[in-house]
Amino acid sequence: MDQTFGQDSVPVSGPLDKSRVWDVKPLRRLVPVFPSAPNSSSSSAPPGAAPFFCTAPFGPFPSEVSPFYPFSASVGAQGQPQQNASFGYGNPVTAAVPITSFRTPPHSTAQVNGDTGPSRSSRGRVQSQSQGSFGDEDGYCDSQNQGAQFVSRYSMHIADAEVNSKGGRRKNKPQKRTRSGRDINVTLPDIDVDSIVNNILSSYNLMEFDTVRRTDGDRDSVGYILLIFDLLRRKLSQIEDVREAMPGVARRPDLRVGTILMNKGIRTNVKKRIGAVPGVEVGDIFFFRMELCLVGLHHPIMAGIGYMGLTVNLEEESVAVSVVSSGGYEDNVEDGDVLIYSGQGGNINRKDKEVTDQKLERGNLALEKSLRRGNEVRVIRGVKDLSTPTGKIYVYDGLYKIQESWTEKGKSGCNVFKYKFIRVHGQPEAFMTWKLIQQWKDGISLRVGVILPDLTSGAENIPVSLVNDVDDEKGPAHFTYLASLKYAQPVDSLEIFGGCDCRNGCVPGDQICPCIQKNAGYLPYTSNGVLVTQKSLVHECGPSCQCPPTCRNRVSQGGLRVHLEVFKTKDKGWGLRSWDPIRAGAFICEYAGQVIDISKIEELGGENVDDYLFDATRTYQPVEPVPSDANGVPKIPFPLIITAKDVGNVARFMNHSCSPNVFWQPVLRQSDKGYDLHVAFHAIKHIPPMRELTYDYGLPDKAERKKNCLCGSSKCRGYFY
DNA sequence: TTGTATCAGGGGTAT
DNA sequence: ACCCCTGATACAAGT
Repeated sequence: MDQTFGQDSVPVSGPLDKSRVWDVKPLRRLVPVFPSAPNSSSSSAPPGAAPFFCTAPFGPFPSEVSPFYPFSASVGAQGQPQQNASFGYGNPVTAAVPITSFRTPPHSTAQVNGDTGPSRSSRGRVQSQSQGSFGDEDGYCDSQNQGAQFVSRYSMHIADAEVNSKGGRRKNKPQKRTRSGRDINVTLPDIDVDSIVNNILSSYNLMEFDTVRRTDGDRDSVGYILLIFDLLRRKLSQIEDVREAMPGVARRPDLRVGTILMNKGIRTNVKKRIGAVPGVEVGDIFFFRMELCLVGLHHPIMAGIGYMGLTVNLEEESVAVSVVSSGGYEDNVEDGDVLIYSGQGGNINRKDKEVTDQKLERGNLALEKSLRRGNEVRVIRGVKDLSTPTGKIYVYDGLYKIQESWTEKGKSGCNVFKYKFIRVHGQPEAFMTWKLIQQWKDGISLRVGVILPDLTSGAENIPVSLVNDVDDEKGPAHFTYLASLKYAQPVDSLEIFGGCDCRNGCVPGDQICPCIQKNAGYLPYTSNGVLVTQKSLVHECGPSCQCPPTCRNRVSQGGLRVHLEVFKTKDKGWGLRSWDPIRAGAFICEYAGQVIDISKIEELGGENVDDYLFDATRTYQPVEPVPSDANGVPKIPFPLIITAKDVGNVARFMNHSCSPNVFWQPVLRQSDKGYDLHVAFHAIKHIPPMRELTYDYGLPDKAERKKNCLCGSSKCRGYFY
């Protein structure tokens, strides 16, 4: 990571005049770099500057909208299933089945499991199925689901599902037996996690990983696996939201999906190894232990110490290969390059057992051997993060060596092993960057190179820093900050849409809510505001809905959620990155600016190129993993084109990359007056702090001026538009 | 929930 | 008698 922090950091403080416009330089293009403007001082506003313009995130919405061609609300219905389970942009994914049709034909589960070889979980299911009378759900039933209460709830869900699935097949479960042996006539919903997963996986042509990649990963395969994992996990969460604790749906989707992928061999670096893991880079972040497992960074699913047997001179011994320091024990993590790691065992973390001295066995023994042997050990540091449900993010902090070990009395008074880990030199900063950012936020240390602490002057709910620690350029060229999209005229709506009536916010599973119905029956976002899957169109609640701004179906209207900074890149002008980690699917920002007519572009043509165009009508490369039948055509209700040349938000600084980490999602907000189509940016994968945010600018229909691409990706096309 | 250690038993081979 | 492999089982474990 680029960690050049200059010396001339003078924090700009105090309230900024909102009418001020600073003369800064736009460099969204990669090449060529603009020459410096003469009066490029960020702190002095030129006289007669345009007034600062800002719209509140929730409206009022413009009453005038441009007359694009009428949009029929049935885009999804007439075209591909909207709920395609793919991140691939605009891929129709015919093989990806809409969520409402994820239904298992009777006995297909056995088939599926048979394909993938025996495994503990699948064996259990097959067995329970072969018992006959209960059908395949029983493998997942637990006692709590057998009461009459649940029965009635299920029936409700089924009725709802029926409405929603438009004739999708469903099995009838003739009988369900209660614990007391009483038989109840009940129709169970047949949500089968395995078939959901299989449907999605087959749409990717990815039922299994080839052996080579399973043994040794690379960047692509690691990315692939993590993408699939989180996509499936979000999908399961989405279903679980609607059908609480029902059989067949995991209460811990992460474990459930992890198990399935492990059994299917959709994992990599399966063989344990000492040292670096191919495809995983220092600084990579993870949100679940399962992810560490799937990419081969740390094999134990729970335990903190990973070790392997090593035979040297006919003598076999266990050596440690990886440790996770996540706060379960009393580790010392104060120093960024040193880690005092506690040994395992001794019932330190068990409430039901008496604390004892730790023994020199298992992981402790392996660490001891690694100390003697001097082998490198991978260190994954757990970082507190309140924005995640688990409250933890795992940061891969690279290789360490164990310098010494000792025992000491822990808080409980029993002996605890301690191991002193020293970070191997010459690795990119990872955990250190996190500590640094925390210090910037706490005001303990100053971010070097800050030109403006908040270039939005309060237009956003979170400040956006303007930073240059590369050279002495004082900022991008003048523009007016606007937090949202500005329509010149309303887009006429043929359909009268009064909005929903969910006064406390739209609730998953509410089959009456028209907004949820428009999204094929499911809220498009998970409970923490993460987009479940890329869709041809997301229908958000609009101005005429009764739900509050905090409604789960208004994610893109809620403004920024992470602390962004506009920074000067080494060779691509200005760029955008985040101080906060961003998880896959999370909303980042929308593309603000002025909506313009398509004819405007043609006028521009030739010389007067607008470098701040967002053109939704371009052809976009599908986001990886590439589904087999992607055609790259987005499904939007009208040809949206936005210019952020004079007026825009942080999104105008996002550079192009041929291997992007951000994608855009069309979002429709509807009212009785008309339509507002917005462009929302979401993370493709987990993005560590300070990594540049990029998206694919797409390919225009007509030849426009090409620019040389400097994204540096192995898949770089060499140019972009 | 999984990974790991441990043990019992079967089958093969060497002494 | 011994080794190696396999399956069963118990149990620990920084979810």
